[in-house]
Amino acid sequence: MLEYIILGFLMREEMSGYDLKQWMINCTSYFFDASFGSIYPALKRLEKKGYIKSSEVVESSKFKKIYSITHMGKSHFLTWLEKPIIFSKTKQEHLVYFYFYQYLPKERAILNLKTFIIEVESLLNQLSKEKSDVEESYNVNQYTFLYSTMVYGVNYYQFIINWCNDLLKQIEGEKV
Amino acid sequence: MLEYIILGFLMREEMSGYDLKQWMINCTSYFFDASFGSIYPALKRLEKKGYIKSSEVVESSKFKKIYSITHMGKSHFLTWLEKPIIFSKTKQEHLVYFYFYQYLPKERAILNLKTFIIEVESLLNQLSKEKSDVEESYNVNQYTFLYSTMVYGVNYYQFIINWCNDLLKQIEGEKV
DNA sequence: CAGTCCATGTAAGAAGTTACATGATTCT
DNA sequence: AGAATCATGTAACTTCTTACATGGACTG
Repeated sequence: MLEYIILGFLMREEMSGYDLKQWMINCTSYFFDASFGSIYPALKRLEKKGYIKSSEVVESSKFKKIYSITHMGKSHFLTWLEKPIIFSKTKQEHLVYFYFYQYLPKERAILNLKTFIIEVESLLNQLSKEKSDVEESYNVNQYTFLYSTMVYGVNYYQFIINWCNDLLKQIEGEKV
Repeated sequence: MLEYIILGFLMREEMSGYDLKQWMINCTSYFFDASFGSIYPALKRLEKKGYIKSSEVVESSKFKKIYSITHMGKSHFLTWLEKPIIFSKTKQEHLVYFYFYQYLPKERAILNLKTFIIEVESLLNQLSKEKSDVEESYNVNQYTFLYSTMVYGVNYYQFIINWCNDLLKQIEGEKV
C-alpha cells in the first residue's frame, strides 16, 4: 500500500522522502501514515523497479534527494488504482483509493464506486441480520457493550454507503 | 492486541484455538480477525507466560486442546483493559476495548469513555479546521475526491463521538 | 470414497515500527 | 550556544498473513 501512496503523491509533483512524510502528516494522517523507516526503503525499492527516479540537489543549502515518477511508474500506479477497491473491515484503506481517484477517468471512478457500494451493502446486510438475531434472542440491556459494538458496525457500514452515494451524485452531477 | 483478544474471549469460557477463530468470525470479524497462523503461536506464548493453561481432551471423538485463563491472566487482561483507549486513526481497534468493557467496573468504563471522547473531539477539531481552510482557499469542486475524503474524516470522527455519547447515556441510565 | 469440516501446527515472508546514527541548518 | 528542525538512512524487532503439512471424522 505504501508504495502506491508514494507513487500517488509523486503523480502531483516530484519530492523528497522528507516531503512525502510532511504530506502524509498534513493530508492523509487521518487515514494513512508511515514512518521514515518505511518511506526511505520504499523509495529505494521503487527506484530499483524503475517506477521512480532520483536526482540529488542542493535546495536552499540543504541536501535533498528528489524523486519523480517515471512513465512506467505512472502506468503501474493507474493499473493498481483502476482495480476494484478491496474493503478492509479493520482498516480505513478504502480512503487511500478515493483520495487518488482524481487520476482515474470519471466513468471508471463511477463504476468502481458502485462496485464498492455493493460490497459494503452486502456486509451491511449480513451484520444487520446478525444484529436482528441478537435482538430477538437476548435481552440486549444485559449485553450493552456487545450489542453496542454491533450497532457501531451497522451504522459504520451505513455511513460509508451514504458517503459513497453523496460522492457518486457529486461526480455524476459535474460537467464533463 | 491479539493476545488480549484471546484473553478476553477466555474470560467468558475455556475454548480451543479453533473455537477462538470461530468466535472471531461470528462475533468480531467486522472490526477484528486473525488467522490460525497467528492464533496458535499466540496461545503458546500466553501459556508460556502463565496467563492461560491447556488441557488435551477428546471431545466427541475429536482431539482438542482446551485453553482456560489463569488468575494471572485475568489480572493481566484487566490491567490492560482499564488503561485509556488509544485511538488508532487507521484501524478500528477502539472497538476491541469496548467489546470487552463488560468486564470493567461501570465507573471505570464511564471514565475511559469520557477520556476517549475528549481525544476524538480534539482530532475532530483539528481536521474540521483544516477542512475550513480548504473551503476558504480552494474551489472544492475542482478537488472533489481530496475534499470528499476530508468530509469523510470529519463525519467519521463525529460518528464515533455520537456513538460514544449514546453508549455513555445507556450505561449511566442503567440501574446499578 | 471423495469432499468438506474439524483440528493443530510450522516456515517463510510481508509490511510495517522503533530506536539509533549522522550531520547540516535555522531559530532564539 | 543550545534547541529545534531539516534530511537521510540502517538494524533489530513486531506482528501479522499465506501457504503448506498432517490427519481424523462426518456426509452425501
